[in-house]
Amino acid sequence: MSLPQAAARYLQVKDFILERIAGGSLRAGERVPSENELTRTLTVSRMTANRALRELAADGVLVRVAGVGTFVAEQRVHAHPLEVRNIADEIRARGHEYRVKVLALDSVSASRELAERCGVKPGAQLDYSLLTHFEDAAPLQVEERYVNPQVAPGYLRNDFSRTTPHEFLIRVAPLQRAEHIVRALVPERRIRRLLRLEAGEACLLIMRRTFSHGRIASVADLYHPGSRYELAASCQPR
Amino acid sequence: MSLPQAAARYLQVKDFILERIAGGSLRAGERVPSENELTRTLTVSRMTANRALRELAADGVLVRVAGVGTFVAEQRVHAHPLEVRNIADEIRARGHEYRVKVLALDSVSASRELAERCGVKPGAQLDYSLLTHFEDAAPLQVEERYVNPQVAPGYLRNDFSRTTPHEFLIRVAPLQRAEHIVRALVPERRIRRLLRLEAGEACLLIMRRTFSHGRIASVADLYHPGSRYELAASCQPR
DNA sequence: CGGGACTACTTGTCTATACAGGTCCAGGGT
DNA sequence: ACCCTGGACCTGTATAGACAAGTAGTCCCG
Repeated sequence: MSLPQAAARYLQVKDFILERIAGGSLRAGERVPSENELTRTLTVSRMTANRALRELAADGVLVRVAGVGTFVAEQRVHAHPLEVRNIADEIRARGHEYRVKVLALDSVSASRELAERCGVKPGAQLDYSLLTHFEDAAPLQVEERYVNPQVAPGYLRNDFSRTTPHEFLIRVAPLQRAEHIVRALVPERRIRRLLRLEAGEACLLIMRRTFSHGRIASVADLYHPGSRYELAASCQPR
Repeated sequence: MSLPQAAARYLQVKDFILERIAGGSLRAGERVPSENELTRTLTVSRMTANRALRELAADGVLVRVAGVGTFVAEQRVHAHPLEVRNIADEIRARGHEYRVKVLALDSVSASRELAERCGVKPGAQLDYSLLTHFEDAAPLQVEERYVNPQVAPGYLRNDFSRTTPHEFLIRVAPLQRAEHIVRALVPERRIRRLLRLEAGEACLLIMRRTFSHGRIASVADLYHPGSRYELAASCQPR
């Protein structure tokens, strides 16, 4: 272990653009520097600038038009898409009492696997929380969450008895996109005990990644008791 | 407007790999040709081969290990729950063989509970089917479906080895809306055996109702093995 | 027999250069 | 007034060459 390896240059170029978008000096629809301009101002080859812009375009952060230029994509920022809901609101909407128990709250160093999921470099600091959300007396969700402090700073300073992680995140990091993977499993013992499940009971795991400013703001594993929770979705074909 | 523009070479390389995966000559976990081998056999530059493999890795098709090689990723099954898709297409898109087994096909009289779910009067006739969909040799979905013949007539006359229920329904009853409820459970014995699950294994149940002409066309319970199936959803708020 | 150096091969990155094709605008000819 | 033609600039792709770093096997030396 020594000198922190300098990040790849194409990653530096991506960060250069992303920081300008996050900082507000590049707004949706505005033009970003062309490959040739980046070549000059950042002293990289055009191929390197090309790769940075191409990957950002593949991620939906930028839009490129041959012969014209590269522009910041219109990000539809929406406080509350149907699929990403606040569990406290859900519970209260059913007329029940919402309560949360904070089991862990910490800053951790990302393992390689975690770093990959969160889109950061291995070893980067991430805010970590482990909460159980209760509906009346029964646990309804175990939420294990990692937050990128670069994208959503101040996560650990929250009082989660008053603000849910979800509320904090939509305030600090406007939600651009969310990815979900849903899985059914019989959980390990730790989760089973937190959800107070019988041995052999199934649980529903929702793995969620939320994006803000083209970067991953937060990664969460949400465990629900299979017997008391279901996911509803309604869709209309376009 | 003719002369089919030759596809970009890096796309040709991607196709070369994808075809070999689809065709079965490259299986999960197996090694794919190195960049240098592709350079020789396909007469492209290493950068072009690199781009092809890198993009396939970004898509999750391949896994690359520096110093070792590039391998076909273990594909975890993915689907988009918010879209209603055809499971046969999904399986074939992964380059696997699709097969279906018809376990029951009948006309039944709706119980009170079923009638409520289907939006018909108790005692009304409903078409019923029970199918198992296979990916190669492994069952991927048990589909238990009730169809309202008033909305989608002729369901029972289908040859389901050639037309999936989904294909029939979208042809006969234009899809207007779909409702999904997703649940995790350890299934009853009947489902467990059809999915060839171990005792105590979890499965993912998707209960789907599709609407056509403002009426419920079909109600389906779709059971998937929890160990081999997951739902993926990406949502962009609009 | 064990360990370390060496080697061959891999991915990962970076650069300079090249050409093709799209877009836009200005300027000149009709 | 209209067209259309060049040039400037953009993205998109392709190549050859280079160096770094990771991995695994071999082979030699102690």
